[in-house]
Amino acid sequence: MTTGKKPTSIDIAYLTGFSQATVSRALRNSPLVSEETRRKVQEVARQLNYKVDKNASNLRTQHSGTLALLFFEDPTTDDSHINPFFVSMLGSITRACAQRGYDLLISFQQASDDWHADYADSKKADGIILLGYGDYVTYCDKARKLVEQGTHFVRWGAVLPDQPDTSVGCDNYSGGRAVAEHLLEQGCKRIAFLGEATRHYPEFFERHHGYAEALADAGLKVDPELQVDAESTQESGHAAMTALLDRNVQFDAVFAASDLIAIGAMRAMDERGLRVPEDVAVAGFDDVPSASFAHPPLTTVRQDTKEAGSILVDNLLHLIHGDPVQTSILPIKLVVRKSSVR
Amino acid sequence: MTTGKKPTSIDIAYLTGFSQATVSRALRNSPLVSEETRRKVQEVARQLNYKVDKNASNLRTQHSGTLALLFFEDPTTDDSHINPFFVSMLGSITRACAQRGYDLLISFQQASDDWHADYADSKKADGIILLGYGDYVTYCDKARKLVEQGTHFVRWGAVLPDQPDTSVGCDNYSGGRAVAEHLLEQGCKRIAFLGEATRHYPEFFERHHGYAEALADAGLKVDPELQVDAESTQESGHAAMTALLDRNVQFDAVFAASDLIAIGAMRAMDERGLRVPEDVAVAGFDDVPSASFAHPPLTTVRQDTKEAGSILVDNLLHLIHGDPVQTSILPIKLVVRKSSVR
DNA sequence: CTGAAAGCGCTTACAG
DNA sequence: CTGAAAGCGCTTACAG
Repeated sequence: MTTGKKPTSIDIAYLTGFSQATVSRALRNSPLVSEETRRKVQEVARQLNYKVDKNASNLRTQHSGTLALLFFEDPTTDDSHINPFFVSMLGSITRACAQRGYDLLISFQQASDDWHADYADSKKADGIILLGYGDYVTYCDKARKLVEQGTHFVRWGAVLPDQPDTSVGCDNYSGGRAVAEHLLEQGCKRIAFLGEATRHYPEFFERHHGYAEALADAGLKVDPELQVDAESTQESGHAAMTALLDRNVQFDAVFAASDLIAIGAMRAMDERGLRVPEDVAVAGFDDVPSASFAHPPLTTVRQDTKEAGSILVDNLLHLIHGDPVQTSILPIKLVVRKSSVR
Repeated sequence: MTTGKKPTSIDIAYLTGFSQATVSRALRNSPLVSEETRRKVQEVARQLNYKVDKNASNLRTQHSGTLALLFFEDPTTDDSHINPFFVSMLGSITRACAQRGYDLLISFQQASDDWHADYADSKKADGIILLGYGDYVTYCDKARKLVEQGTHFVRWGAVLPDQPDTSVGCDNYSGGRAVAEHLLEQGCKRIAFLGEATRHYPEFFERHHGYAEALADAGLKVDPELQVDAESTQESGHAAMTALLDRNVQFDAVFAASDLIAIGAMRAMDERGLRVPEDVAVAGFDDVPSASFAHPPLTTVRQDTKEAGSILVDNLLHLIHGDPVQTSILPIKLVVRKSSVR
């Protein structure tokens, strides 16, 4: 470009001698345009480094070709400690969007605040993906409002019978069950559970549910003394384990509701001189990258984030296009490593 | 909303009895509008859940209130292994954008491909931030093209005398120097360097430069036998250390050009029965979250990602507004942990 | 196959 | 302080 202004389709029309309408058609590969015309127009467009003005075309077509990712985070975490599981999801969502020709807006939010979720209302995005929504009960009110407004959105998280929204989640129940069965097979009898297992955190709740039923099937009962609330951070896992040790109850295994909790708990045990897995077998959930680098490497449940990202985006696009969507539950896979093998 | 259509400023004009122009002014808090009018208009807007159509306002005002983050990654990495240093940068850039009222588009790119950098040309973004551009020499050609086109962009990376673009980087030279001086203080004499130190990777090159001058000042010479190329992944660090060990040269310390390289190298040493720091002192660069959780915890150089994100965004906004920008070099901080202390 | 025209929903001089 | 009008740069019926 020699001038400071960006070229428009009118410039190309002038240069090629066609009307602006024909230029527009040629650029969009409309079949209404002759091969020859298309060629000429596209050639000039290339020379000028012309790009269609998305604001104009979006305004005209009434869709933006963009999705928004609302990423909720714990207010206490700092920049450098974004939950690695969500990082992995972010990667797969970004890729899934790119493959489908959509751009991705991202926004970090505090789950407690009012969300900045007007990307759809302001037409910046055609739909929204929610990741890590915090307290489910609080979330539900907000979700209902979004549904009322006709906002298209999908959530990563537990799939529940009465949910107001569309979600994609992994099979948390089976994951919890698989972990507990594995620990039982290792000969563990007193399996602690670290994580808040209430309807406020339905993923953890379902994992706990699977764990509880596996224990029941083995003729064991769930001892409330062996459960400590924790949210998904190392710090919280460390604190939960410390609290558990201070209770002076016996346990031979720990099922942490997430890998971060497990890693924090292992650090706390290390500080108290407990050996993993000799004294206590440990398992987590998520299979974040650091699980395999933990000492010892951590047994965990893998969620297929690549598949998850694809399905989230596909489901959102279905919603946007008014097609039926089915809520999806993805299979999980138990990954056994040293932390739980005696 | 009872109808399926989103409300427009015309709907509000109709409901309030004002003209559409006045509605627009009232919504934008123009001082030209009376307090009373503003109140009425904004009240109706709230009731309708009206949001200004960004496509229309962006088209009219000719800017988008959006920045784009091009995130280059090694083609070999998978979703779950995004470089944690860049994750930290992503967090701080996202926050910096939000604070300044900008939205952020993100896009993952292969450094080798032609970039999808037309966010600015298509008016989807006012400017672009580049993170992890791969080979600097290859990058320069592309950067020059962007500059020619008048695209506003900033790069995170080395600040070099002849660079075509605007960048923000940390003081890699001082960082390398600080690490080497620290290792020398620990009594190390044969300090290996892991990382490709050429003009293709100027950050590593500068770190190596600081290291080399510190050695020279101590009367030691840089032994090429003690340098192995590596890119910033654990796998590459593992391979580089393996190659170094296969050379059968003596060394008592390793300066890895990044933490990921260091962590991979420590794993390789562990496999060969070498103890850190007793047999070999180790230091990395970046202070990624896993550096403090490594075994042993890793001595490294911290870059202030929070500050970096702010400055990147500020510099880009200056560029966009036509204000002068100065290329910024951020101070670094040596973080000494067990891996290097004997 | 092509062109003239309307219109997407705003913002902002211009006039009063 | 308010309104009528123009115009941002496209896409797409409509007419030929």
